[in-house]
Amino acid sequence: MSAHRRRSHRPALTPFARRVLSLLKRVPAGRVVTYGALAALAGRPGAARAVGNLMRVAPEPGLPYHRVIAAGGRLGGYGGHEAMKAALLRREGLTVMGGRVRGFARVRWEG
DNA sequence: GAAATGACAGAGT
DNA sequence: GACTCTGCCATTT
Repeated sequence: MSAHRRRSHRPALTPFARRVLSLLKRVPAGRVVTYGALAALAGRPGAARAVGNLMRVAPEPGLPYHRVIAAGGRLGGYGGHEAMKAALLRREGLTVMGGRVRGFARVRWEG
């Protein structure tokens, strides 16, 4: 196999990563989705942690990474800037208190 | 290819 | 309800 397609010097996304990112694009403002749910929707239930890693790397710009939160409505991480994550979510109309998204069950994106 | 990594989840204290 | 511990997974080293 030769080195065709030398479009970029960046590594290509894995199929799993592409599925997750593709799903994330569909999460509307004012709604949130959990790491675990994204993993499951991507066809890899149980890979919540792997999704977290992907969010940490955030390969593709312009995606609503702040809408991905932890189970039970907990905020989860944001590269050490959780306050910013909360601010972004509030800007979209959500209420964040004590590291939790209020009414999580009602704003959660199901796919 | 084994070991390490970490924006998780769930059960147990 | 806050904390701790254990299991899980894709990716990277």
